[in-house]
Amino acid sequence: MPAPLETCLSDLDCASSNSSSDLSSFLTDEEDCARLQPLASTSGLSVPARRSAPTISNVPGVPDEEQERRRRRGRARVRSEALLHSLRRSRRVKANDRERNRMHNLNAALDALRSVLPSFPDDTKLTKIETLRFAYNYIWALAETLRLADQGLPGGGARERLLPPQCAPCLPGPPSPASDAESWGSGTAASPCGTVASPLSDPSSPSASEDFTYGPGDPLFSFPGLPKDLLHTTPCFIPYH
DNA sequence: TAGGCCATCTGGTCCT
DNA sequence: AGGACCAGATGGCCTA
Repeated sequence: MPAPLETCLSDLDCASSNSSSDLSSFLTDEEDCARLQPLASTSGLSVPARRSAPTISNVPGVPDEEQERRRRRGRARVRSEALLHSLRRSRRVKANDRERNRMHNLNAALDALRSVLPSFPDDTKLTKIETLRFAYNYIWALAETLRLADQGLPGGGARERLLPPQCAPCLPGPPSPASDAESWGSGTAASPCGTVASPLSDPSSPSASEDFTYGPGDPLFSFPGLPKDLLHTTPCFIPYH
């Protein structure tokens, strides 16, 4: 929704010379109003009715015509600056609105992602970055489970044992102690993803790299039906700052 | 009170 | 030209 004209003009620098922030401060004759109407209408602004021109005392020694020309030039410049500023302001307000909407959509998508991830027993809401890291690991773990199942390796029964994502509680225990997290390079116990130096590589062979700094006790690191030793090598490729 | 997380605003850049 | 996307700045709220 476009901001009202008053809002658009409220912070005009050039409006400071006028006591009013109303655009009508700059409109002094029918000609001006007529010229500004189409411009303003395209930007959703409204041009108020003209107001009478201010009374200006004569400057001695300068012809009346020249004084009038100067006054008109000055008013025209102020008007154009004000309109330009208000148009820019109007576009900014619209851009802000779109950006807000875009971020809301992004958050809705994150909420949708949270809803299909295993949830904590105490219903702790994952932060944005935790959600992304957790989702990454969860997908990797599921894929690895299917791979093991297809190979008939230990943990292969996990395909059948896997619970639906919403089947909380499936994440064991509180976050690991700080010492545990630190030993794995995590920033904090509650933020289990550590610094990742490697670019995304083949997720099927993550355990070889020392750069994957996840700890076995991390709550975002455990999934139902998966062998522990497998999960302990789950990578997090999302950089942690 | 410091730090983390978040929402919002903003200007720049890229794309259609 | 206008919209989408992005990153930096800022301020509010919450928690340890």
